[in-house]
Amino acid sequence: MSELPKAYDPKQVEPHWFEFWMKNGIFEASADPDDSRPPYVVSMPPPNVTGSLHMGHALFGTIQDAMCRHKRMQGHNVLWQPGMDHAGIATQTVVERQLKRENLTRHDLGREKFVERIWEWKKQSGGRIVEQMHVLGCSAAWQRLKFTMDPDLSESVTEAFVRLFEEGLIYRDTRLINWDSESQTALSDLEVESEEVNAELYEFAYTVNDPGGDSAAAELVVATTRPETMLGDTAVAVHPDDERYQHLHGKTLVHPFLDREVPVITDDILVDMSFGTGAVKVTPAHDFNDFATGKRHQLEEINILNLDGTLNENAGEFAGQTVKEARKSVKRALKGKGLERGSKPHVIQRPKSQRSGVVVEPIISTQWFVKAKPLAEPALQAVRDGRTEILPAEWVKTYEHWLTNIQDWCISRQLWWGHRIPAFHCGDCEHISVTRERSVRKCEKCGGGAVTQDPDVLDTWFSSALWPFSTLGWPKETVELKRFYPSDDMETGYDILFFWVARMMMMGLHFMGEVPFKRVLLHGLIVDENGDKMSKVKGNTIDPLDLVSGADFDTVVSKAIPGAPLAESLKKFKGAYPSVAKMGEGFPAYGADSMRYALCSYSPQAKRIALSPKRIEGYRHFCNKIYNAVRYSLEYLEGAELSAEPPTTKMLANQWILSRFSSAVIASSRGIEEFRLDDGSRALYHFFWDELCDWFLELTKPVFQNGTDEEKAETRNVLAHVIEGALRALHPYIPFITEELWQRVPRPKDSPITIALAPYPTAASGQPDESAEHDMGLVMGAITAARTVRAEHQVHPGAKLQVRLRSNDSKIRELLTQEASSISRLVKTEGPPLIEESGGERLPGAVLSSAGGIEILVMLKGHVEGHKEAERIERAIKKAQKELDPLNKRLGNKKYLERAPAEVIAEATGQRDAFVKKIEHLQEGRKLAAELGD
RNA sequence: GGGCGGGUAGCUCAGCUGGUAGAGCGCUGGCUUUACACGCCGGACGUCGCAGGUUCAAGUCCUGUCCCGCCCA
Repeated sequence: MSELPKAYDPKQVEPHWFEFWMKNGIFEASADPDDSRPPYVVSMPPPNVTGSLHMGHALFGTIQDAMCRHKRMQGHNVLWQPGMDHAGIATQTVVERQLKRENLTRHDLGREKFVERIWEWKKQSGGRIVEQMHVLGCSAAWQRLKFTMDPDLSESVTEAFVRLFEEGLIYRDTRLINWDSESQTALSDLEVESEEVNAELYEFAYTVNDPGGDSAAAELVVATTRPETMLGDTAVAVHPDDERYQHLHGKTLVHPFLDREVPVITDDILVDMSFGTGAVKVTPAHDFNDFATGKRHQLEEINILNLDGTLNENAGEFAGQTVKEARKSVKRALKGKGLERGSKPHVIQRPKSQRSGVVVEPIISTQWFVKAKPLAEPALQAVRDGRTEILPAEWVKTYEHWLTNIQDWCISRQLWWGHRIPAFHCGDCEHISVTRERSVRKCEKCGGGAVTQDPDVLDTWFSSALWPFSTLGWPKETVELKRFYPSDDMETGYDILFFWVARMMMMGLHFMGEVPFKRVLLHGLIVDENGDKMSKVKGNTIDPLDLVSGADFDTVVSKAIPGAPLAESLKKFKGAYPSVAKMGEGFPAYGADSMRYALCSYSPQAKRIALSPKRIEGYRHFCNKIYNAVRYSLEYLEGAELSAEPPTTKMLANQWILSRFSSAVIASSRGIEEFRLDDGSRALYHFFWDELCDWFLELTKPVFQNGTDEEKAETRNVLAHVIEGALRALHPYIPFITEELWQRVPRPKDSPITIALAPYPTAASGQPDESAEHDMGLVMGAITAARTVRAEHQVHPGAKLQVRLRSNDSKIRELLTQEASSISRLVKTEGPPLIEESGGERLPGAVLSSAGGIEILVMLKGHVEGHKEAERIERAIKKAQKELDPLNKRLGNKKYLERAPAEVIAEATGQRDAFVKKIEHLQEGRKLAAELGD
């Protein structure tokens, strides 16, 4: 009857719905003042304009979409603000690489032309990621898409900079900073990663000027992991209490290569007597600890590096060499002079640029800084007093620790792509004016005309920090700003808690006087099945779109490691995903829904999300299950009457499923609201599959086939109600398949054109009913017990058997009588089961089982041998006894009976009685087994 | 060195304010039972890292300890 194909194919369904939603504008937030719906606002973390979709995007896209769809269905005016980040260094690098292929550098083009070129690139291939997010079904307000370099957002950046400068919170200073010699720019502390490497601790000697008579005192041996920095040494420090070096206090040393004396100083902060030789060379211009030491002792700071990472003229004969080369040649030269004193292996933390990967060199340079402490304080306070809540809560400590120990933020970058710093330098009087004006002709101080704009641009994260309000039009007082600030939830990966979240908190509080969001929700990092972070180096990246649309492994792997031999890459890839190893030629098209459900199913407190394609496959099966459940239902739903309220019911199965539906919906909503989408999705999965499909749908079959008209009508209405409601409940997680099916099933009269705007089910969409759940539990228990007997005796599933059910409780007998046709159907009985009082006649050839106080007799004569049944009984008794023993032990404990709460004792007592009864029944079964014969 | 998180079924993980362990996958027995083999009906599998302690009762609280990961110095 149904024209639907037998198996669900996401490819046939997913592509066209997104267009439908967009066309009908259902994702757009309303700024209309007459719209009284409460707003719900989430700012999407803006992906890099250079990026293409990776699993991290898929993860936040899914989570945030589920939250937004849920709220939209609950009647909120949802603004999910999408955007893109200009990603300073990353983008500049991409275009520079293109130029390189044309044998050009950005300097050949000049700044203006180069920036133009980047815009051109952006127009053509930037932001592909936005379309990719459509494939996932992300219901953001795409009409409001923002880019950090848009004119209005650039204005926000200038405004923020000028205000902070005027307030003394932005300043310019010359100090030691982190220098990326590849990208040729300063970096903030956060952009420097340290990696552990095996290096050497190299020792060499400085000779002492005028040592006096003692020849052993003629030299001072220092240890270092960076020998080349000795060219910038301006002191050697020893501990003031160090006995070994008392005689050297106040002396100077001879620099072996440069015409300079190096003083011996004493410093108990820098020097650890037990480390190395206890003497530390001090290079104030190239080491953070040494820099501080230099300040304490007024040491000269000698810069030995050019900005491109080569040594400058201060390095004397070594000038022009790279750091790497200089390290070798300095060592060689020291050896030549007989000053080398040995080396041993040493593990060091080497600073590395997060962007270019090169070793970061500390150098002294003039840069712009944000004074962090005054901004951090309110951000700390807001979390402490609960105006912003961080989930999972264990991140609060990390947040506090960072903000408490925060350093000033270096925000200037020596790049061409980004927001240019609104500062103008006067060539005549050196005055710097910071202004909102785009250009300045005359110096505001001396009136001179030699004014040039600061060449530097701002750290990308500076503009991102303004995101929750810059996207709404700030500093203009727009309707949007009033309506949608502060936002509700900020959902992102924990790895940018400092980079982004904390800075948004600081800026939001500072400029808006209010927290930028009420909750911070942090998810984990997606890793491979071995727990390794996804990276091109490891070759374990997966393009989410390959999971959605399917891809052969050659394609998958060529993306994971571009340019490498396929066989080798494939080996790496399969090593990273053992479950994939058996998957044949590639990924089938799982569909966006399946991937989304899988991504929702991971707990947010897991720091690592070990993505397994196998798991996605499991959820594709779930989608197929949903599809087929609807396919089945459609045959019987014609003429169903639906409304928001559940139908009135007399039949147990109907009451039961409505009750279960209530619980499932409550759990789903709570899960989404509490940032436990794993709980929410699991509840619905379990409801739909284990309860709705495995039991309820099966129970509708006998009704639709043999029920009275009245029974059929009631069952039809309940089925229609629950199916339609379940689709709505599932929609936030799996938008495509639910829309597709929802459009086919009967719906309440005044339903909207899309499920995305239909109301999310509530507890009242079902009908909580404890008594129905209890009764149904008894019936299900009896059915399962009977089925177990059949299966254990390997009775053919098609064979019909006589069954008797016995109970001393007249109410239970009544229940069983009432449900006889259900039981008959699900157990496959021959005729209806006979319902009797316990202790009736012994039935030769019957097997006895027990559940919930009901004795279940299954007539097996002719189907089974007696010794098999005897074995089964012994197994069952043993198992029951194993459960009974600890209960007996507990209930025999006087103290337990005295101190445990009454309901706990009652429960235990109940359990014990049930097991005792069960064992009695089983023992009775022994006798019956004997009569089965062999 | 400091901080945080984790060690639960073969694998990946869930388990809230203590009441005596769950899911998916995998494994396994039987099934073309007219929605679904992307399926159905059954089954097996854990002394919850280790050692103490608190408690009538401890994956759950406390202390110590060993491993693993991440972050910050």
